[in-house]
Amino acid sequence: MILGLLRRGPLSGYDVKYWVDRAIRFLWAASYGQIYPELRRLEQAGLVRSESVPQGSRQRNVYRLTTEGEAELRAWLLASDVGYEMRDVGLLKLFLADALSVDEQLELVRRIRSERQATLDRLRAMGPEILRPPGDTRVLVYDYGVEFHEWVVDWCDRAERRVAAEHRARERGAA
Amino acid sequence: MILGLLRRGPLSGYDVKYWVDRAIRFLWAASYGQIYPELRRLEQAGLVRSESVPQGSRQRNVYRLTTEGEAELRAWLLASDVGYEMRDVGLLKLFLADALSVDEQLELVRRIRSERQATLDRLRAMGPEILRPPGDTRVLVYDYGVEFHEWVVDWCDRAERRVAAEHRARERGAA
DNA sequence: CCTTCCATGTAACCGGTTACATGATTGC
DNA sequence: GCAATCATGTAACCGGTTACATGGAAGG
Repeated sequence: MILGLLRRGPLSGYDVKYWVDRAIRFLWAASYGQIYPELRRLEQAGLVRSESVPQGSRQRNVYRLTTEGEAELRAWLLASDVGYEMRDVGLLKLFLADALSVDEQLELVRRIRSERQATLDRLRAMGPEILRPPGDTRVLVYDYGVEFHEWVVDWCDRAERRVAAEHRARERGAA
Repeated sequence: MILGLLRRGPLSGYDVKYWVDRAIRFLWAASYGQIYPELRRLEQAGLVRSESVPQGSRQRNVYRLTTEGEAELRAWLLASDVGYEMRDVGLLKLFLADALSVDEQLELVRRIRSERQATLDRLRAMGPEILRPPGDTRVLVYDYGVEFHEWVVDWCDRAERRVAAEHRARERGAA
């Protein structure tokens, strides 16, 4: 991921974190505790080169891709792995939610909905910044993020209605 | 998650793995190396009780929820966290795919599509097994899995067309 | 002046995977 | 007889987070 981000031009560790958080947080996360040591490893491996570019007396080290780094990036992009791993606490809770009352279940669905909506809003707000300069596949994946969250929010709305409807059906059955 | 699965009736560590892999693999994963030690910790904490139920001379230890375990489960379900963490190698690669040729980009989108389609097929095939007995919120989340993967497959189809269309547009522009 | 942002890093911790080891049972 | 499935576990490893520490610059 770092090699891929660096391809467009040199970035500092801080920049890497900044762009990851804005553009691809919803599909990949990274912390400083991972980025800074990794940049060093990449430099030791000869895949990136660091360069000190202080802003006044504030230090700043930017990294740029080497020819070897570019080759490594290409090799990784062409490798067959396109898998994903998800850890979705909200949906997991919903799956196990028969231990809750109907009202509590509805509350849970609404909480999931509102969190996803918030993520969607953030993503939309950052769109203009993320997409300058555009870059076709970047726009593509940004749109994926937006559409996906729109879909989830809509699913939550339908799920809420389904839970409520089944509840009413059970009440009628019991009466 | 274990407490939630146990609520419907006693399960062995093997059973837990079996059901996680089938029903919720797409939103939460678990390995034996995590499940067995965790079951012990849960027992030590008094949240589950183990019981030896050998099948012939083949050992089998099933665990059932204690009253404390049920309370703990409810507390967890009601807690506010409904966040998610995603690690999507396919989409990450696509985001960084401007280092690839258009043909290679198309290849990547198709590979993502075919993997997601395979996951969808597996999920559908297991539907009848997963949903017996039904359990409202379990059906709900199963449907989420199916619909989500249908959406992703459709998105891949559209993405492929978009990549191809932009390529043709650039060629016309260059000509 | 004070807050926020820019910027770099580390140490402790932990959740989780991988690989391995073992053995009984079922069904072809 | 053999493969697949049922069943339980552990040790080494590792990817990644959290919390902490430090300090300059910009802007209100």
